[in-house]
Amino acid sequence: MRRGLLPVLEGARIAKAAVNRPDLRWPFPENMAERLTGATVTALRRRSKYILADLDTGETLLIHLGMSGRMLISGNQVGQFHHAHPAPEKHDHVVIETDEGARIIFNDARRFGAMDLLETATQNAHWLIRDLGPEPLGNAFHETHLIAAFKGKRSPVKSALLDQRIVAGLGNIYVCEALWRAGISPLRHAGRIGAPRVAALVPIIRDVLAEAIEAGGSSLRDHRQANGELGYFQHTFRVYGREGEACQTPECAEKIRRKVQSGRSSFYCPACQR
DNA sequence: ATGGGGGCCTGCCGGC
DNA sequence: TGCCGGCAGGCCCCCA
Repeated sequence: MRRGLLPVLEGARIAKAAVNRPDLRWPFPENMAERLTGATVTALRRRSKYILADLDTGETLLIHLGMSGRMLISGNQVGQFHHAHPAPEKHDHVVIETDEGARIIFNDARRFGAMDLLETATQNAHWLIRDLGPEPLGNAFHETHLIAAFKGKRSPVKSALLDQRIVAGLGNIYVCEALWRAGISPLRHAGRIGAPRVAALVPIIRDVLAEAIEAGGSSLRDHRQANGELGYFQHTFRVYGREGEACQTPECAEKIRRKVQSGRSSFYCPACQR
């Protein structure tokens, strides 16, 4: 999503911001529309699943898509052809227009998403940011870190990898996919996986994410990439959403199972994953 | 202190 | 056709 927004938002001035309801998951900050209007986006960054847009006002706009959030871009796009603005839709909660004629619509049916304005200088102390673990694609996420984080942990490895304090940014799909590639059962307690197998998870997690980003995201159902086109990583899922299908490991005769763990579906091969 | 489950919302799909 | 249950990419909060 950051990559999709980059050409229209970074360096652009927000000419107009329309806020169509008082809240998403939490109330919007006071006077959000006024505080956005006239601001120039100096940098567009990402931390975990949050988009962070630094403004020249000293504030940073934080955006989270939750489960069903989408960003739709229309109008002038730098280096691209012109897209007509779409007709307004139900759940278009925030609409931002730039000086250069681009329109960005935040649409979120379930409203699990979020937006907030942070003081840029102290953004890392924000309650949504401060406890996040290392970025999985960054240098701070390494074998030693994951081994230490798993040590003594009683929770299933599935829950541990979804814990944003251990590693930031993994969701249900990518944890399922990484565990299948690593041959680790989602049910296994994190603290009872041998160090070499934990270490092997690190490059696997990086691979899964890098491939997903390259393919443009997962894009299930109504979730779209920032440019409005469907992503393709969903076609490469090996286990997620494949309950009852044959395991894709060569020679493996098992079928993929689904099991609910702390309220989330885990998909896994009972033969390949131990 | 840690871990599991509930809850927040709406929409869609399949079964009856 | 309509109704109902189940399910969905996340994550805070409460309780044991």
